[in-house]
Amino acid sequence: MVNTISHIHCQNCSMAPLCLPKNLSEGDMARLDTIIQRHKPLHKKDLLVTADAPLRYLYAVRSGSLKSYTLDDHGVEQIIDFHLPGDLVGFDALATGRHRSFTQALETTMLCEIPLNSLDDLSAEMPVLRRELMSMMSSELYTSKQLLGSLNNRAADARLAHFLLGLSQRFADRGLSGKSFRLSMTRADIGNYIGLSVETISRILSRLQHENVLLVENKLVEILAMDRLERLAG
Amino acid sequence: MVNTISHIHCQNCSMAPLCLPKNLSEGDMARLDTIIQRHKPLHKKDLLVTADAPLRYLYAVRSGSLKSYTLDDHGVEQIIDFHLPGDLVGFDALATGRHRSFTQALETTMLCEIPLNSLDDLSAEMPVLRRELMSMMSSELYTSKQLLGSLNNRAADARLAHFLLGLSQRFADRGLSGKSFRLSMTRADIGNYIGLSVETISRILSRLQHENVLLVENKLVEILAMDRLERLAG
DNA sequence: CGGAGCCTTGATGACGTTCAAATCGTGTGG
DNA sequence: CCACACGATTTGAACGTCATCAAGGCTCCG
Repeated sequence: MVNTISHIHCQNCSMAPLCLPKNLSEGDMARLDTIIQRHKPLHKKDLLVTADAPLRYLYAVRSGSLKSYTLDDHGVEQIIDFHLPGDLVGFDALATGRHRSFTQALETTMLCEIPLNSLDDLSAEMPVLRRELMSMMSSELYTSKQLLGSLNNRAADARLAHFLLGLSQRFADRGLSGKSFRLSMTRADIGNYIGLSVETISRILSRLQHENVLLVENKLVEILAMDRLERLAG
Repeated sequence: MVNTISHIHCQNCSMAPLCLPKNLSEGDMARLDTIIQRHKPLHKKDLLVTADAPLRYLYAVRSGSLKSYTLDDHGVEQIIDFHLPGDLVGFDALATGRHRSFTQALETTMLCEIPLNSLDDLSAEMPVLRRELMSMMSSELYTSKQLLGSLNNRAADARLAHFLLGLSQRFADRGLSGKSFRLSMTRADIGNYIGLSVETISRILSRLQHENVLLVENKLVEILAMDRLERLAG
């Protein structure tokens, strides 16, 4: 399952159907491929981008995962996103030309690097690419607003259920199991993201395990009763 | 202060510095202007777009205000956005080509209608317009994610303070008073949006009034102590 | 094998929801 | 123009949920 390091191209990348090139013709994909570079692998806790750093590249996740977060006035971390393979990192920086958040690897992570200037040039010539970029931002926008609504008004177990189902769906989209997966982030990260304390996350996971909705073993989660989890998420 | 109805053009629209044309040259603005149409005025409670309806136009708010919301499985309204003059409505629909939410006028509202096909064509030829579109989406994305973080982990009064400061800033950006403004949405709308009950909104407004941070008279709000409100928002 | 970070579990209390009722404001129709 | 009715807002009281504090156990790596 390991990709050969030597030659990474969109044409043979397993994430292509989810990633920027997903709707491009072969010719267009080849053109996009010429501007894309490899990024050196990140290890757990390595920073990919730092808030305030000038935006030069968008990054596409090839494997692994990352979290994006901001620091509030008191220096407290505030997680705003988790990134999985196929995701693009950097959209929120387009407006100012500088990154607005930190992005850190949660595990060993491989990335592609897309120079922004070249991407802009290409998008003038390739309508499909242009629309794809817009489309990906639009999706992210919708997801983000939806999340705001879904989380704000719901009880703790509904929030966590919603979070797990979201992950499940994203894994399934990537051709992985949506029923059984590994949480690369800590319980504290999850709590920070969905607005609950670590203890509450832990307690709810335990309870859902007791109720045979989930099977939880450390970082590994198996969804035993998808229907009940969905009902919980409301 | 009333705009003449007969001829509305970007070139003489007071919202242009905030809206899509904000960074365009005169020539480019004139080209954009040719594709923009007027939309008939909406009255309070009129729907601008319905979820699932095909996306044909982006809308720019000229005056008035709107709310966007989705309906959850139980038919419960979930507000995801408030739109003020200069805002563009419809970005979240670009991905699917269909609107994903309802958008309803909160008061009498005037809009411009921007046909999506023409906009796409123009953006191929006008790099500045293309980047402006991306930039506006990026801003909205950042705001949305930031909001998620800011709201999720904070106490009720911090949430409301954050909401009021956000509105204040947006009014100020539009050349209106950031200290004294009218809430076109109901308390219930605010509560829905920031995840609190109507009663809590009302109580906190009363308390902030007692503490001389705000002056509240029905829909009218005056910020008396901006610094204390900011400290509250954390 | 040791240690640090991560996770779990229990007890307590504060904050915000919910339920209830009264008042206020707005818009409508007579 | 006024009266009325409905929706919006305010305020009070009781309850429940989740954060916080505290302590112990587990896991993963060096």
